[in-house]
Amino acid sequence: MRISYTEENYLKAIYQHAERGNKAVPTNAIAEALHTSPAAVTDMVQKLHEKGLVAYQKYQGVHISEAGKVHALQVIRKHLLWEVFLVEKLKLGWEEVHEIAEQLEHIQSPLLIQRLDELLGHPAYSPHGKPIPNAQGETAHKASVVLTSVEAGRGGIVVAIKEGTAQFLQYLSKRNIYLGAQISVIEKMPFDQSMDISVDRLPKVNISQKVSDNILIVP
Amino acid sequence: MRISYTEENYLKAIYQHAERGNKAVPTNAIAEALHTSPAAVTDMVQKLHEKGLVAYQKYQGVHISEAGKVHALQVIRKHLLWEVFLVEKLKLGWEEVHEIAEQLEHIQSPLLIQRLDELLGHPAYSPHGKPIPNAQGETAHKASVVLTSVEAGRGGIVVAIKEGTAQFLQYLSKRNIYLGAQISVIEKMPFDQSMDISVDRLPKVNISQKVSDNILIVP
DNA sequence: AAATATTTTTAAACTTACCTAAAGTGTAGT
DNA sequence: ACTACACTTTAGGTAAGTTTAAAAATATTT
Repeated sequence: MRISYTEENYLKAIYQHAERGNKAVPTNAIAEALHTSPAAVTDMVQKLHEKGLVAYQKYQGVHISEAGKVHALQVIRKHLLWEVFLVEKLKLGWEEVHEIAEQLEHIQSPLLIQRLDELLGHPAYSPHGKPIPNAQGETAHKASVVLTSVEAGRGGIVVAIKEGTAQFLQYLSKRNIYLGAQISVIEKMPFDQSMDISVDRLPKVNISQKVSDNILIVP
Repeated sequence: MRISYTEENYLKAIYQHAERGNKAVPTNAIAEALHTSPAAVTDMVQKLHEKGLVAYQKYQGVHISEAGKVHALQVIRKHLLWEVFLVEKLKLGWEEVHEIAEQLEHIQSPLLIQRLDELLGHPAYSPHGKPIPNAQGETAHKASVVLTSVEAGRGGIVVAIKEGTAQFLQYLSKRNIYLGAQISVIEKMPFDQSMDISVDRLPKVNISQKVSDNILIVP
């Protein structure tokens, strides 16, 4: 069964909406995500229902099917792998890559994606810290959180750095912070949102909110 | 002016047909190249004429305009750069890359292409030995020819190797043949189409037709 | 130069994906 | 239980790109 560029975008939007709160996805939510009209969404979800990619009943919203989920996850996988490529290999900025990946995610070639994955060393997280599903659509990895939101006494592993400027990366390396580093939050300073952290059990250092906002960890 | 995916394919087909023999391009030739019907071509070339991308008169075939040529060359540039990427970085086979590049050539992002070009070291030729237009659409480079077709006494610079198997590349390195090597054809053996050549003015070696068929040079 | 063959265009209609406007449905509040 | 109101669907229509079939123009053959 062939799934068009547009259908892929619908599946992705439906899957992503269903991710948080596994209720039925309302027509309007899809329309908003895709910047299209609710009427267009009704047309399309009926088509996707015919194809068995979603379950749809009038006025009851949409549920993604197993087949639909599998396909959506592959599109998401391609999107995230291309984002890693654009940042790591082409040195594009963290903010510039999303819309290019929106185009690249629709390129059809399983072999291409397999080789891209190898070239990048089978990355587990995108530059935005999102876990990348594997070729079977499994995301064994936990979702990442921004370091700023972590409570004192908790911690995790660094999986992504949002800002990729040379200055920031130098700053991080001075403080021994790198992808894979173990960070524990020791104390948070309420008045300026700075925090004391310990990296790899070394003596504590203080980092500003501007810094912790740009570090993503998994608990 | 926005030029659609489909329009780009028409422009490319028209440009490429016009390349050899700068006559008017017949409707049927375009239809055949794009695996579509002649009626669809008539519709589209009328639209492209409106947009000033081609010159078209009923029953008289199509001529590409300056503006059309500029756009076609950018699409071709993107296609060939992606082919280089697929072969050099993702180690895909020479034969596998064309149809993937057909999709990738439509990705819109000047910055992406600029960075890709840098990553690849500003390549002058595609893996198929086609000269790659620069960002201004200029192809300063001569078209390449297959070594088999070169006459005794003539020679040139190696710009592409068709077959990318490990065995073949090892064979070539044993005989000191590499991208950029200077090859002169000393003598051709008519009975088996093998040839004596000299690489970089070193003593002559004999290569079979199977080998010379896979080497492209520019005179 | 006429007759035939080929190429090209027109015409009508289909598909995909979208829109606006109008009508229908569901639900929350009284 | 009824009434608003928000949400959703239907209906009718547009645009891009395509198809088939028939008509028109050009080319080729005799």
